[in-house]
Amino acid sequence: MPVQNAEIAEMFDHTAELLEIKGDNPFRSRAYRNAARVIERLPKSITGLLKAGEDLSELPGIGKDLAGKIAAIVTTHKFDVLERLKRELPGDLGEIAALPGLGPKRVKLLYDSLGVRTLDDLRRVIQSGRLRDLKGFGLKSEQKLVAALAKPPAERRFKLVEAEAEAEALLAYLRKTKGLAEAVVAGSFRRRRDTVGDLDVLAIARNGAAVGNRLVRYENVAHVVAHGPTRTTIILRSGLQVDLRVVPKASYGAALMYFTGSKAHNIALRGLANDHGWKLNEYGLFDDRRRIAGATENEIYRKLGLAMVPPEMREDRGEVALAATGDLPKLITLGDIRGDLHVHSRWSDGTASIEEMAIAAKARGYAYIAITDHSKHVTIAHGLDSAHLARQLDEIDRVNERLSGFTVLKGAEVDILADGKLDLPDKVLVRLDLIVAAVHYKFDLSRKAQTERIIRAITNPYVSVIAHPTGRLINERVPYEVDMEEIIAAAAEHGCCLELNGDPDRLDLDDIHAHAAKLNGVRLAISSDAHAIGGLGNMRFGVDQARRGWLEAGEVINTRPIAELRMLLKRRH
DNA sequence: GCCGTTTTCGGCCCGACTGTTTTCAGTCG
Repeated sequence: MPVQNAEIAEMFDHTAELLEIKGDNPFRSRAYRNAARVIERLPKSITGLLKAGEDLSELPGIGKDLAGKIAAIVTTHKFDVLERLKRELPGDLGEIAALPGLGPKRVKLLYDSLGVRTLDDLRRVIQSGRLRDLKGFGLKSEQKLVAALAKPPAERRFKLVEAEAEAEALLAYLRKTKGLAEAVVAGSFRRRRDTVGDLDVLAIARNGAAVGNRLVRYENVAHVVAHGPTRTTIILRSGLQVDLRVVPKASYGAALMYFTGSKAHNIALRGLANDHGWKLNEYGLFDDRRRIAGATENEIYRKLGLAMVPPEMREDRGEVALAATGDLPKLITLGDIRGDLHVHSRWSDGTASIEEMAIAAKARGYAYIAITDHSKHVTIAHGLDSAHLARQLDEIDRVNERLSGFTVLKGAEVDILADGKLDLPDKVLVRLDLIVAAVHYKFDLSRKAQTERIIRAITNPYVSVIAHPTGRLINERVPYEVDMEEIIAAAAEHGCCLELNGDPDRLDLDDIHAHAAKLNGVRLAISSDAHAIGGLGNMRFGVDQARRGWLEAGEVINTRPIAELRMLLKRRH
């Protein structure tokens, strides 16, 4: 089993953590963390890159030294630096450092003076009263730790759609604050990440304390973590953390940028400001003490010699360099979408008729949809057999006769059987405009078998799109084991599209894989997978993730007019 | 440990809040 990128990233993160606790050069541990981020989001496997003879030190944040260390890890499956650190600092210090209020310095102090190596050690020194006598610790620290040890915070990120519901209610409440000019959610929410760790709320008001005071009185607050004049942190009953920051109007752009992040993007911009001899913080861009920009994001980017970077791209994945040369991609927007290619009806497990779905799609400004009900293998969803599907095609003809300026395409979401064959015979498939193929069972095949299974479907000339290619359900089901690099390569070779499923529980492909598909010339279909009229609205989540993958309209097939789309689909069979 | 139009050394983003202290270090984002 070759070493996965995520394993190398994990080793580097762990190394960084132990280096911090040890008190090593902080920039060295930052280098490990940076490298971990670079490796983790790499669209290709490190093992594959090495096999192809690529020079890893070409990657940003990875120099000669780390390149050598990575090569050694791939060979030995071990990282000697980390092994040494673990021997030097035994126990589970990472677990201790994860507790609120405990960082590397205090973990080291606990380790050196009280011999705390595990959570149980920590419990013991609290019980014996030795903790509160330690310099820098007191009653408050002790109480905080007792609470945290009793009920470890659920380390979970919220689906974007869940965060949206919380955000809307909270903003509506905060906007009633007297003297508040603006309140928005920044952070990963604004960058439209598929999951959100906390809500970063930015407000403009003369009297910052008034907004914070209102926030702590919000009915859904479970716990106030911190509460100052310009910054307040609370935990909602749902467990979602909210960080509120209030700034004056002149700083709005700078604060929005700062609070939108990502942290890595901010650090890159601050470095650029430094190059000019300026300073960038959440209050503005400063030449000495004079603010030279700050009211809008646009003006700050411009001063730094950059084009405005869309929030979805602010991940320090090369966007700063592109913004400097004016080569940012023109990201796809919801308005570019002309149709939806994965839609269910009452014929299988949907709740609306074909005509109702078509009319709702037309009302959204679309020119077409494809009805893609399940095939027979998915019995739980009342999948269609050949005869049933044939009757559905007649029904689609009738609906098309009644509609003007709109087309219902004949499709099916056909099951990919365990051996990679399709669940419906070719003589039926040939009558369809498009086939979306998907895995719905036997998620536990080996990586090799699962990859071969899907590639077999890709090579089938009738298959236009592979639906939700990794099968993940966010926070519920991990992706099945599959070699996405090989799948993308096969899709590129056979001209098969991959789906970016906009169902907020799926968002599959994710941003990284969508970007990898783009780099390999694979076209995507962004689809809602709607099972009801309201589900057509999932499209916007799909577009969000496509933007995070740097996709442009031309790389997404359902931005094409119907005639062009038909040409693209026909080319395969 | 990385990086370079300040290039092989000497930098590396910046500020708010807390707790424990009595002027600030540590943590956090």
